[in-house]
Amino acid sequence: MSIATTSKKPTLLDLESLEQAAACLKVLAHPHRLRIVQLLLQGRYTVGELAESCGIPSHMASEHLRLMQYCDLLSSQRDGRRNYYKIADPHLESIMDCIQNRFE
Amino acid sequence: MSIATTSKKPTLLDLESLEQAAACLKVLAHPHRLRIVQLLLQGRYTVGELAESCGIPSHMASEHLRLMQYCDLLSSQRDGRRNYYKIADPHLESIMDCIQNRFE
DNA sequence: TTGTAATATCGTAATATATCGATGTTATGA
DNA sequence: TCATAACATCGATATATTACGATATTACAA
Repeated sequence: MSIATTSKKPTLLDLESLEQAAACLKVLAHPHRLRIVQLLLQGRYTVGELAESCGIPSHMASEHLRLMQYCDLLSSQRDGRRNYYKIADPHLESIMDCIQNRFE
Repeated sequence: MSIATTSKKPTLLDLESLEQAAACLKVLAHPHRLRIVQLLLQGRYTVGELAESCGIPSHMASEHLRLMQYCDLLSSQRDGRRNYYKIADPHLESIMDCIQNRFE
């Protein structure tokens, strides 16, 4: 556990960290991707299942999932023809909690 | 206080709320804007002060501030020629906490 | 009233992102 | 082996975002 984890008022993040954070938030900042994250917080799903829940073609879900996997928010596990995605970054839950508190 | 505030596992947000959330996150998803939010969580600042802290021309800070004010993240109060900005949305603090935990 | 400081807006060019149809890949079942 | 299901990638187009210089607005001070 880092020192900062226990500090109440951490020093400002450096520019590089802010750029990382911004890139990550930019990936999250899409209604279908937010929906996907909400679903995956409840369990793992295949590309097709997520696509249907979002009402989008599966090749678009695949693209959304690729973006989120690329910045380590999600991970996937192939099982035959199916590819199951799940949350990879444990911080996603608290971030989504904040977002839900703000917008519900 | 809404019912959902006390619920541990709220129902999924509807698409419209997700679109609002996405729009808001998109505004946050910029390194200079994140820096501005971090600074404003410590107190109010003028456009010029924020611009200098970010190392950007003041007319660009002005534009960033406009975007964040437009989606009710910030508010401003004019004092003579100076325009002081401050945090308007109390949820910003917890959201920034999450982000800092993730990226520090 | 004139000049200047502080902030805001505008036009535009460069870059990034979103979406879509078409095509490619891999695994399974007939 | 062959057809198909599930998923991924590609190429192109439309749209959005970013950053910048130039210009405008507002308030103050000389």
